[in-house]
Amino acid sequence: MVGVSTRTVRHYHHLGLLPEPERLANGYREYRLRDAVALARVRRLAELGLSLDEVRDVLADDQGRELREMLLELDADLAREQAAIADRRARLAALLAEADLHPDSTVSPDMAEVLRGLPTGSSAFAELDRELLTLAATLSDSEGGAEFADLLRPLTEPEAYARGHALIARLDELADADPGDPLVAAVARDLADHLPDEMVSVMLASLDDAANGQWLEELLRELPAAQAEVFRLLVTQLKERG
Amino acid sequence: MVGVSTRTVRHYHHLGLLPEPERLANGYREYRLRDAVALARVRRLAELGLSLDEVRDVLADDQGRELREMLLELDADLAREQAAIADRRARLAALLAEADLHPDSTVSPDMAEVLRGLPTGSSAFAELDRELLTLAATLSDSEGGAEFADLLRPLTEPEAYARGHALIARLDELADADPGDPLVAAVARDLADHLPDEMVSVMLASLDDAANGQWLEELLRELPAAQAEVFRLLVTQLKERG
DNA sequence: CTTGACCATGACGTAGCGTCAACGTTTCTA
DNA sequence: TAGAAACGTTGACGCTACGTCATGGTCAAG
Repeated sequence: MVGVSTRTVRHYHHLGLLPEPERLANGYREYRLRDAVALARVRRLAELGLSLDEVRDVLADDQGRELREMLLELDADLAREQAAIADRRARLAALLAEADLHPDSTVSPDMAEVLRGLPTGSSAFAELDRELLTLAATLSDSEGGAEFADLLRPLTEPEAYARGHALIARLDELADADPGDPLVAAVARDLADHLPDEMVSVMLASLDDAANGQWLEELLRELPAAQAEVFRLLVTQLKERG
Repeated sequence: MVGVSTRTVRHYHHLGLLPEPERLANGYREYRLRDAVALARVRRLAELGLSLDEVRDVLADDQGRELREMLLELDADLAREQAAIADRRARLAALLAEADLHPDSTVSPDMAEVLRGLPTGSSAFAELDRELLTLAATLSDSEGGAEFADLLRPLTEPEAYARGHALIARLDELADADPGDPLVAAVARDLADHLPDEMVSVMLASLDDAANGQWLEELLRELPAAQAEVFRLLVTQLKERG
């Protein structure tokens, strides 16, 4: 009659949502009309989206005004959920449109162009950069890592990035060098002098936060020793200049 | 960086969504930048609403067109969910509006009026009727029991019900009577002659279906023997008339 | 040496039932 | 009248995506 499984009914018995009916001599439960009525009430509330615990509370408080509160709160929940779904569908649509144009890419079209501009394979530094930029691009349209992505976003601007592009070759030359090599200091000075303003401000802002300072250290461990040393020197110089 | 708990990361390792990184000498996992990149991709897909199994499938099929299918299917799911939520909010709003007018009622306003018209307390038959009508009203704006509610809906029409109202007194007189009492046959004939057309058609339609026939027998068991006998006779007569 | 802050594995809890499993009862059928 | 099929009973595990202990090892600071 009510359209639920026997398992569901027993579950409600177990949770105390529904009183157990009389048993027959053989132990079978015998349901009467009022049980169906009670079950239908439970189902109506449950289908509105109340949890079974909430349903129990409402039924226990038999028609207090608590029902109103819960229903209002529930409506607010549903509204939030609706908004979240709309947001997901929007991002999904964007992702689909993008996939139509660049079926091989996992990031946004302009970002993909930047990545294609990087030297591939032979350059270890470019490899790190590629990963870093991919990470930033991936995080930037998710939810959790928004703050981190904000820090790196200026790096994903095509122009800003193109200006720093030529520096990669100089860094790659240091791949196998010794951290004490005089070239290290030279490249660091060059970087400090010619680095685009956006990148400098991003780095300084990043260093202000203790947690980001940690990340920087971790990132440098991915690089050959001499390259890492370049960045340590660079950081020192930039800090001195303010 | 990515904004998830370590527990989540380990969960992804366990599910095979994310490769386990190298271990340090002490057994600690050492994560590198590419792990963060991989994790970010998992999160992006998961936050779009894919299940973790689906995420694994997508990542395994590395950029096949299967991604498109899944995303389209997912979008359809989300659309359905959106519609479902909208529906629930609509019912919820109706319920809230109704509660404002009649804080003590659990059914729709017109139904509440019908119920108030029934004799209360002293009449066992009215009591059964009240439960039956409440059940129908409760089911009618839920989902599962729609078919059953459709059968009983004509009974909830105020006019139709009011016309049958006077018959209740006659039935109540039989509460303690013997099933063989001559009054039983008399009341049954009276009912057959004066029952509103809507109720007759509902009963006949209901009897056509085997499952509903079952329900009728169950319902009759709720009544005193003489009253139940009245309805059995009534059913026989109505069937003969077609 | 202690204290606290990490890391590791393993296991249980969550919501709302679906789905066996193992066994007794009733009803239909040969 | 016996056996099969179709019910009923209780009990327990499965599912999602992790949160939250429990228990124990590791490491840096006071």
